[in-house]
Amino acid sequence: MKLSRAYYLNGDVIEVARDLLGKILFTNFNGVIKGGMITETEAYEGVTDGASHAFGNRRTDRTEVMFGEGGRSYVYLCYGIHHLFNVVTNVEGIPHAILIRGILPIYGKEKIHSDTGKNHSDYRNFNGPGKVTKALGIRTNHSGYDLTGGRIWIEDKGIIVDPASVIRGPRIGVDYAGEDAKLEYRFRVREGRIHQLAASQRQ
DNA sequence: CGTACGATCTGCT
DNA sequence: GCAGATCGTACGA
Repeated sequence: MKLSRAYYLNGDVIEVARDLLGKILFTNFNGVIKGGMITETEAYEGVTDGASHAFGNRRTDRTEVMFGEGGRSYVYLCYGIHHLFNVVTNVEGIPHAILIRGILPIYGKEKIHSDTGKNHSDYRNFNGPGKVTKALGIRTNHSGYDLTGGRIWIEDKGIIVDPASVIRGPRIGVDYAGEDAKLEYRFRVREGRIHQLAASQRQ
């Protein structure tokens, strides 16, 4: 079942980041459907989060989508090379975002493997936000897409990620954020559980 | 207009 | 463990 608009209109971005584990992120570009189970996320909490691009109510052409209605994509270029994909959640214009940091390819695996140019095994987990977008073909020009549409969306396939399978810790690469760098807004599925959880899904 | 740098990844040591 | 890749964005002059 595709996640509806209401799912993204949630003011508790930490809770949503945790809940997205086990959901399936899909893309459909040029008629090619790819999808993978979300295995790692990070929450970026509104204008008070020193690690967020929206910190201090900074509104620019790039960040504007975060201030809009929840349920859209926010994609930006990092280090001049990597396209990083975020889910915008939102109530009353508070710019929450969730960075998708890892997926396990499930749908269109062969296409994902050929497009990434690597001889990944079918069971390779794409851990790292730059790898996720490369696997699914997401680029910065896909920022602002409606996640209730047919190009990028997320589905709940009934995978339940139990609390014992989740590791929570501080976010990666945000040392510049001072005290906020210590916030435990990163969630990931234990390596050993990723496979079992995806086993019920078929390609 | 000039410039510094980043929510990273890879390959080499 | 560490440096290099590589460029849009943000911000100050």
